[in-house]
Amino acid sequence: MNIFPSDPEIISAFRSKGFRATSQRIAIYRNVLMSREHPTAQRIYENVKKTHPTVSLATVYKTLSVLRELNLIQDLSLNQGETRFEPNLEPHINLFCERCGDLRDTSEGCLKEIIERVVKQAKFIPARQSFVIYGFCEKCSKLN
Amino acid sequence: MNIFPSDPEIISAFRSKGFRATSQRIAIYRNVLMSREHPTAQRIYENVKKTHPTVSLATVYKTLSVLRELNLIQDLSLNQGETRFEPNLEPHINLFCERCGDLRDTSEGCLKEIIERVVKQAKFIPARQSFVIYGFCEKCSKLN
DNA sequence: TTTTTTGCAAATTGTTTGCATTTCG
DNA sequence: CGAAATGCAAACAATTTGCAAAAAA
Repeated sequence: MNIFPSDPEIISAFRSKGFRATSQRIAIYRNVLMSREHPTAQRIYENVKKTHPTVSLATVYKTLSVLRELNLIQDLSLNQGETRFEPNLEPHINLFCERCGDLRDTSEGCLKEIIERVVKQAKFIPARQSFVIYGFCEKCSKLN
Repeated sequence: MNIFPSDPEIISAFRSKGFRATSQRIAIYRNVLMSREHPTAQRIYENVKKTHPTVSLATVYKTLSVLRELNLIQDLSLNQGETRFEPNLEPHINLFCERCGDLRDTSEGCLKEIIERVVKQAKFIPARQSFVIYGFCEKCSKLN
């Protein structure tokens, strides 16, 4: 399910809607794609800086906004002020550990049907969704 | 399902964990309970000010934090910087209209089972969850 | 009367904006 | 070359904090 797009594919994704494919943008998108940790903007900034030392946090935010507009990523606002970014737009459940901050995807087959049923009944036009379970991950629940 | 607690019940809820039951706190909790709109902190502040003209936004935030600690409410961080508060802690789906801001609860029977299955498999200890579908409500989807 | 809470203002955090300079196409 | 994006710094918005005065138990 996660076959990473090649550079040319990323470049045409940007250009398809009139955005330029700068090396910063490619690096930022690639970083969100490859990190399974659902990074924050700050974290993406730190990671990208390793290869693009002059990149600014403002560019990271602007690029994340472009990627959202292109429907390539979505953001998850977790209670606690943390915003995390993920490239997985399919209905799925995220498990968020409130102790260590780990945020993990789970695959869950029947969410799609539930969503369809609910929006149909409410005559709601869905664009995307987020399902987060807060608690403690296996590791952290063993401590203490 | 939504039988509102009486004042004495609210008062003992606060006192049960050593918090004082001030009139501001009661008014704030009552406001979250009665608003079906899932208000923001700012909105709660405006509402409560009608009966408690001297209340401050800081007190609203502090009280919301106490209520969360008492497990009487939870907050929903919607992408977009908006934080909304709701007293419904049961697993359910929220429909958020990105045009008018309407946020509505839906009842959905089988969420509980899905959550149980997922957390069991991941050995995750769940505390609470949020499931939000973003899109356009019936009214707004008809405009334009 | 003791301890907690309030309400004000200042501080903090995450994010956005304006603009001159640089880069892409 | 011309339009769009970068990177800096300043601006913003939502939330939190510190503390003297007020209220609850």
